[in-house]
Amino acid sequence: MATIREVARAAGVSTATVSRVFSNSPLVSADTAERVLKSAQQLDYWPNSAARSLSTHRTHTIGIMLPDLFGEFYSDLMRGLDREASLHEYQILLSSSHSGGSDVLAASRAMLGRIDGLIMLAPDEKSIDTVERVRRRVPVVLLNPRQPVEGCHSVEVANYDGARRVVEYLLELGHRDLAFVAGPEGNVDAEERRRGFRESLQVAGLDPDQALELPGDFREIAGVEASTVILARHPRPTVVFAANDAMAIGLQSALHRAGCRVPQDISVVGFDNVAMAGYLNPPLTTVNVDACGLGREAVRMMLDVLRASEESAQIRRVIPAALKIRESCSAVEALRAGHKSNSN
Amino acid sequence: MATIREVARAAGVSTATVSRVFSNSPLVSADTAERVLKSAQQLDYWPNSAARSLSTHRTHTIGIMLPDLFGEFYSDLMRGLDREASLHEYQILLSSSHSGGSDVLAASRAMLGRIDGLIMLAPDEKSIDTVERVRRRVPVVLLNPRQPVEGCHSVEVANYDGARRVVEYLLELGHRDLAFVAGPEGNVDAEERRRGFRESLQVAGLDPDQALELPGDFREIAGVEASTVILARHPRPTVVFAANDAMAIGLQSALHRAGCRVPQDISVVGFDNVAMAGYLNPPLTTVNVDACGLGREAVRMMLDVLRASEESAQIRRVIPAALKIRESCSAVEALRAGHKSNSN
DNA sequence: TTGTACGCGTTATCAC
DNA sequence: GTGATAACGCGTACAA
Repeated sequence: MATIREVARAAGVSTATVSRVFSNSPLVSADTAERVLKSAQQLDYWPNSAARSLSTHRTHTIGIMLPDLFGEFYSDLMRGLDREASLHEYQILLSSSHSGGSDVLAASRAMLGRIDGLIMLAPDEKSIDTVERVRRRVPVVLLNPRQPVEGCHSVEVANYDGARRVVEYLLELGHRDLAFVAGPEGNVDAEERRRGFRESLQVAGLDPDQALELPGDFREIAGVEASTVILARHPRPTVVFAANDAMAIGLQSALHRAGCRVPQDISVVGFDNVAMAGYLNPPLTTVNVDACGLGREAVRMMLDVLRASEESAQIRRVIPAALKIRESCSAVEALRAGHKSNSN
Repeated sequence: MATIREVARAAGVSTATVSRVFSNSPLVSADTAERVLKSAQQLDYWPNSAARSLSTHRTHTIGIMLPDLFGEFYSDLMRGLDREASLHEYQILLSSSHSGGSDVLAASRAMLGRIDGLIMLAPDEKSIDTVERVRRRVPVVLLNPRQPVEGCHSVEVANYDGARRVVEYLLELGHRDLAFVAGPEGNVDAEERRRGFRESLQVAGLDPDQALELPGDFREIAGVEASTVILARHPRPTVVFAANDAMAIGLQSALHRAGCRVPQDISVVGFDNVAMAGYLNPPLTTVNVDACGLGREAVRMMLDVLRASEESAQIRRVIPAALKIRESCSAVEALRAGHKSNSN
């Protein structure tokens, strides 16, 4: 409520001096500083950040733009972004839940003048020109971009690699008849994981089109639904690779209910390594995705850009995705033996 | 980059007119509007929000201040806040991961001038005077406050009620020897749930101090650790009430590993009803906490306050917490029978 | 070391 | 309908 002028008058100094005090400028004597601080406290004064940033062209705020995500990936990502930002005393202006397209443009325009840079997740094709427009005003860091954008740095999760590692592992275990539960269409992570799945089969001399591929949306229920198809299938696939852990969990639960044992009767793999994955029964073999690290890196990259005086070359950083082997997959021979004793 | 002045010059009008066009004022003729819009597009102009809010005293932004939370509660809460905010075209200025105390004061000061109102979670005692200070400048809505604060509305989860319902249900099932895995100290939700647990026992004529109470921190591993104590205990409690689902999950997993069946040998209850709770083995009986609804209500309340011309009476809204009965609890007689046949 | 005065980009109040 | 111009609250050359 009180402005810098009132404080200045109360302390018997100029507004410039008050401003200096609140910017920790060394160009002010100790006792004037004290006097100013005292008046400020009495008036319950604190600088208005909006006015400040209008004048300095600095907001100390990073804009974050996300699509509508659910579950642990979202919270881990946000935690990474948030922690690193507040560690450096930056604030976060968040705009998620947008559906892409003109939405994104409007939202980023509303951020204009209120952010120093923008971190953005998964622009679909339509969002790309929005990105390029935003990029003319503030630096942009892309998360898991579908394709590189001129002048934007990016941080990515090695979805494709992770999926390839899963399939290689399964092939080593002797599996040849794999099923895949896909993620939502249009989702980059989902598509990259699917691509990894298919190309690994191809490389191994198997026909990806022969593999059973079920639709999914990254939610538990999709795994449940997939289970009925899988159980009905003859011959039954020896392993199911779910494009994320949530679906793997739904799947495992449904298989268990149907009396189908994991991994004795069928193997299951997930993707993400959510906190609960290790506590399932059996503990889930999956791919570790460091969503928190993804966010952290994005913020670091942004801060580097903001600190840098000149524009640096486009940087692309990849967060590795390592296989996390637990107990939900068995070798196919063990599985066959299990089948026999089961159908006995 | 281009300012309102440049657009005005290019279009041959005054800045006032440009401003009117971008505020959708009816006081401007169709063809001047068109001319302005064309010039704006050519110059790639868009109003600077910081300058705008300096002048209007409106930011169209809600500040959100959270402690360092983990897991699904956080992501659900954020989703609720975010969705409702963007539904009304409000942005969110987020500052979480703070540890309380002077931190909170600094963070809220940094928001000053950039938010229309502040939604804040779980101020500890120390944060209270910060809240009261912020409250003089912008409206404040409290989430799960430890105690009401003069002039602040609040939205709360019925933690206490939920815990009481759990215990009442367990008593009905015949349980008399209950164990409790607590949440982190200083956490309001944790404390309210614990209070509900203890008072329910008291009301039923049981001594709360006789009940086994184990420490926890809301993470899966705490449930695992609790399991060893519980399994070693003689006589063994017939049911374990974990203060949240994550710990219940760790607990159930560890019990299973130890060869202890749920609910035949021991019953388990959680709190939160996370997405996975229904897919556990056995599906977890828990309390449904609508974190998303909590966030939604908080934003609605804030928007109401912002729309209202006068200050309304202090409103306190409670989000109910309903028991969600699944399969992880059995009647104590069944349990005894199970024990016998087990130790046979 | 301190003060004066202008600029940051916009809206709001008048007058025309 | 439209245009000057004074706020809005602060930072910062420049002068003193």
